[in-house]
Amino acid sequence: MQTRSEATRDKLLASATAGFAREGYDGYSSRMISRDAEIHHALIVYHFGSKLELWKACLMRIIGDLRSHLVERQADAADDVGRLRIMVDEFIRFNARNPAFQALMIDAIGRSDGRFEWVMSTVGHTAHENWKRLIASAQAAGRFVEGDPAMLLDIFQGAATRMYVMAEEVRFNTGRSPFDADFVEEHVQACVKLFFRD
Amino acid sequence: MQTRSEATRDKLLASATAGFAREGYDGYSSRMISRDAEIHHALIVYHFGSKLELWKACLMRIIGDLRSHLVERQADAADDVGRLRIMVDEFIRFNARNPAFQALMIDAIGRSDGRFEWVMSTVGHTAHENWKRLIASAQAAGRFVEGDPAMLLDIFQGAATRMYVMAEEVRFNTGRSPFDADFVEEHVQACVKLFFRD
DNA sequence: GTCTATATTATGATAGAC
DNA sequence: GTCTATCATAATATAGAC
Repeated sequence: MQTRSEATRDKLLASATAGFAREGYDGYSSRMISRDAEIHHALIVYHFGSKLELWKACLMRIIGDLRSHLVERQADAADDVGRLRIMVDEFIRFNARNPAFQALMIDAIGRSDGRFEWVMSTVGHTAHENWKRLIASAQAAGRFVEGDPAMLLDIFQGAATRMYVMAEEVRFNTGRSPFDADFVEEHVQACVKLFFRD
Repeated sequence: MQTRSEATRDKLLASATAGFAREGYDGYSSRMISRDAEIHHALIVYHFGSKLELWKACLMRIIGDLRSHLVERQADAADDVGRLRIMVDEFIRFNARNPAFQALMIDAIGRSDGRFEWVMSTVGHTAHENWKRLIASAQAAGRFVEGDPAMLLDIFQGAATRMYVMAEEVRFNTGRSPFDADFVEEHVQACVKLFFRD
């Protein structure tokens, strides 16, 4: 059973993650946070110490989720090509389910408040190195498009995430919601077809 | 010869565009704007009416630049495949030279201040329709990857722009700056190879 | 753990001198 | 056209009652 404190923290984390993604860190004030979470604004400081620490907790929760999904689904793969195929598939689906992940990262980048530096020093290079290793391995097996793995990874991550960050633009231009199941399915298939070779 | 007013406006536009891209609309205050432009903060209102109108002017200047570059370079093309090839090439290079374009658009999207709705109602569907038409034409000629043109366009725009928006992440992960000439060249080549067929 | 009340600072914008 | 001085409001955070 959950304590009252844990329930408040969870509610705050969930609604603040959506709020930070929607309005940006600077645009999402303590008053808005507390209104959306239906708590008093003084409780943000009580539970997380500051607005900044709340933001960090929101991002870390998503990154933890992404990691555990990736690790869990990797278990099904027989080789590096299979692992990369699953990584590509799950990375797209995860970003479709959690558009806040990219929104929070992009909102932190370039800012002079040190949030991005904190993210980089906390999560480090491991995910990037793992991606590059799998791409190089799949290329050696002739199953992935040729080229510099780091460059292809950046290209893929843009191809995988931009339409969820820019969901409103997609809706305006095409009338479709990128969060619909059939859209995500088409998106995954298109990316696999673009980057993999059989 | 430029009037004093025009010189102040130009200086404000140039430094505010960089500032809005770096700190976001809400994170970039009137005081920061005036400090970076080396003018008094009351002059923002005098020249542009409000901070919001200044932001709109910054974005419209970039969009105008993009359009004129695209139109100018299109003149060299013989057919739709050539036009699309030039669009792809110039779109990537433009975003590498002007990372503020995507930064401003992403910062506006999803916000409850109406900036994105204003952008969409001002620029409309024309650019999107032109891209789709060229992709469909190049596909009919067997020179572009198969699939829904709208989906492929979203995938391409992500592949083309994310690494400039996330330049700090690229630098952290690879040690390379995506703004270096050789990086942009490799990026263009990789995208052409990925999406075009000969 | 949650609230009221308040401190301090910063915000966008305006009025009016020069 | 640019400045000084100031407005009203909103921000994050704190102290202390309950």
